[in-house]
Amino acid sequence: MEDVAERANVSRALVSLVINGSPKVSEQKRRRVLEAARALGYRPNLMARSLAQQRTRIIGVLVNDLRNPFFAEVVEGIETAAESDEFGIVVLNGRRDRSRELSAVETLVQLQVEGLALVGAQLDGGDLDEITDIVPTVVVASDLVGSVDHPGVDVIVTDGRRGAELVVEHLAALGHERILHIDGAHNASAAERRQGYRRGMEAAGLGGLADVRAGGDDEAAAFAVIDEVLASPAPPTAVFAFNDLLAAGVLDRLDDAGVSVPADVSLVGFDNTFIAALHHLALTTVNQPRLTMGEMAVAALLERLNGREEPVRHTLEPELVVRGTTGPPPF
Amino acid sequence: MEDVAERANVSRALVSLVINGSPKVSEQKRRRVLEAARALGYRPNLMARSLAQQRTRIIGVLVNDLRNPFFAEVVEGIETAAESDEFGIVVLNGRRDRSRELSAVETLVQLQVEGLALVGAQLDGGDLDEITDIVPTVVVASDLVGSVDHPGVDVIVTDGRRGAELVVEHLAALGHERILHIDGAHNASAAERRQGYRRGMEAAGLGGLADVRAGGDDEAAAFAVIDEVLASPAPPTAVFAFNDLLAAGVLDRLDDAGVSVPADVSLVGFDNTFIAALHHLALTTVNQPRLTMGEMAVAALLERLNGREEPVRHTLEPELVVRGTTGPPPF
DNA sequence: CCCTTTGATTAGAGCGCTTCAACACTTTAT
DNA sequence: ATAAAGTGTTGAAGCGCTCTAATCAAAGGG
Repeated sequence: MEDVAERANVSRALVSLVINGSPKVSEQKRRRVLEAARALGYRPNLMARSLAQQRTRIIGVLVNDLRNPFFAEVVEGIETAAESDEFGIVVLNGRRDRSRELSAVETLVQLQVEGLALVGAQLDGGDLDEITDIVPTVVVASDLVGSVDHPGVDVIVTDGRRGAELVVEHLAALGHERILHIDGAHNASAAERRQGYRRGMEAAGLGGLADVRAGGDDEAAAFAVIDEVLASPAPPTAVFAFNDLLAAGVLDRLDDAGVSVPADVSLVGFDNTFIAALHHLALTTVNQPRLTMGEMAVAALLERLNGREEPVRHTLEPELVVRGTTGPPPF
Repeated sequence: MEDVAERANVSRALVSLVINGSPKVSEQKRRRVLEAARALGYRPNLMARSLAQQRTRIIGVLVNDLRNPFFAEVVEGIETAAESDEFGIVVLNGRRDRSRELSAVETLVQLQVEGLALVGAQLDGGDLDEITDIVPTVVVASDLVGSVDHPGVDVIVTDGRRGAELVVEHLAALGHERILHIDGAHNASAAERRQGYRRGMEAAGLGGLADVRAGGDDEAAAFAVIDEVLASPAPPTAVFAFNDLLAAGVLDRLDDAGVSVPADVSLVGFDNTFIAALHHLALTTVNQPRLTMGEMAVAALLERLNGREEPVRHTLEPELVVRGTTGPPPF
């Protein structure tokens, strides 16, 4: 910057003004500075700028698992929204590991991000205690255990309970009774969907048949469970999986076992990722408005930055998408 | 930091030493400082630190499309490797848009990243002219047009030409002759695979039947092409798609049209993403060692940082993965 | 013709940290 | 006892930028 100033015969301060597009610079000098900058290949140092300006215009994003297309799309929503508000984003990947999530959050805070979006994070309220009064935080696509105590956290979720209920209603209406739920284990939104499933079963008069087994969040987690239930005396006629990835794993395993879907067993996923839409899977699933969620997350953060104090919680409506993996039970 | 120093009755310099784990600090003061830091909830400012230290320990990653699981996995490879070398990564998403890629690179450079990994980027040599002598750059999973001129750029690729040849060989061996290639359009690795396809066709004595049509990099791009070729007088008996996502789109469209795979038409993808492995698709495809690619990318950058001057190019071997979407042509 | 106003430019302090040279002690060698 | 060497600690400069307040130049008003 020094060099640019010298070459253009102006002060460093003026270079700064030009770079930041201040209106109070004469056309002549502006041109001189820009030319000098180009000639020298000058690039402002973002670190120095942020330090001096005491702001970064960066939103930190922590995402549970980048390989899951669902999260990737939420992140795209966030990025799009942030971009239009002149914010950048820094994405860190928790890779389904809570301790990594914790250190990622720490890194983001130290990076001085102005807002924190936790996408599908497994962290709980306690983990965020100190964080939230340093930086506005929004939890997206997963609910925070103990968020009740957290006036500093906004939440953007699809109503997982309702989504699960929709699934059970649909299956029950088709005549299914032994409906198994393979849950998301430690996954943050698992509890909610589990609860919805249970309520749905109760409501359908199938409370006694409710059966929840520990799954996970990807295909592999499904295998053991499927092997187990297929060997049981009264295997389920329908399976409701925690998410599409898990459902895909279930589908594979059922296939291996020669069980046909939906003739023998019906199957439902969650998230409505593009995988579910593939004709060869044609997975019945529950849609979450990913892009909208991302946008709302950014909006919530910006409101906080503009002074809002009270927490906000947006619960979006899930939508059942019926495709080819659900049908009436056999005989 | 000032506050911490005061509370611990030491100088700011000493606090810095403690935070950075310097060995030449007495146990007593170290404890005092750490306690003061904890009590005050002190968090070092990464921006300030980087500025003072003149290094960031950050590798910038530009990725073509986060929604494509292939890229997501390469990024995971990069992240893992970077982590073990005490580097952080910042991921920016080009979203299949070249101008966005360009500005993302600019952002990363201004962020003072110490290395730049371009994953599947569409940028060409010219775009990187200024960049490469500022920051070590490695191009991953796509080849740089005009990289010959770029002694500042390392390249980590799977041999796309060879991969495409393997595909054609496989299909030709099954008896196919009218093999269509739907390419990746502007996608960076498209040219190479196209070339491999052409060579493969020549080698199989099918040069006259070579047919390449412009595709893209996701499902949607496939639709128009499929409609078109199905309506032609002599439709292909095999389709080789640029990547798995595209292949999935082809599969869907063939399905719509009542064409069965592989009985009527054989289909091959590229990348061997988890999608291809789903039993209901069982897509024959070409594997690329994603994690390895990510790791090698980081290794290349570190070598540069350690003074290597000559460019390096690692070409990994692709591997044909035969699944259920390929078989002999009809009659 | 001097004083005020307006507009363009600049000096310099400060952002939160690191680091080097200097300093105050201890310890060891002589 | 004293010099030399080693430990632990600190003051202060500096990283590349921004931004306030001060300065300067030109223009307008009386």
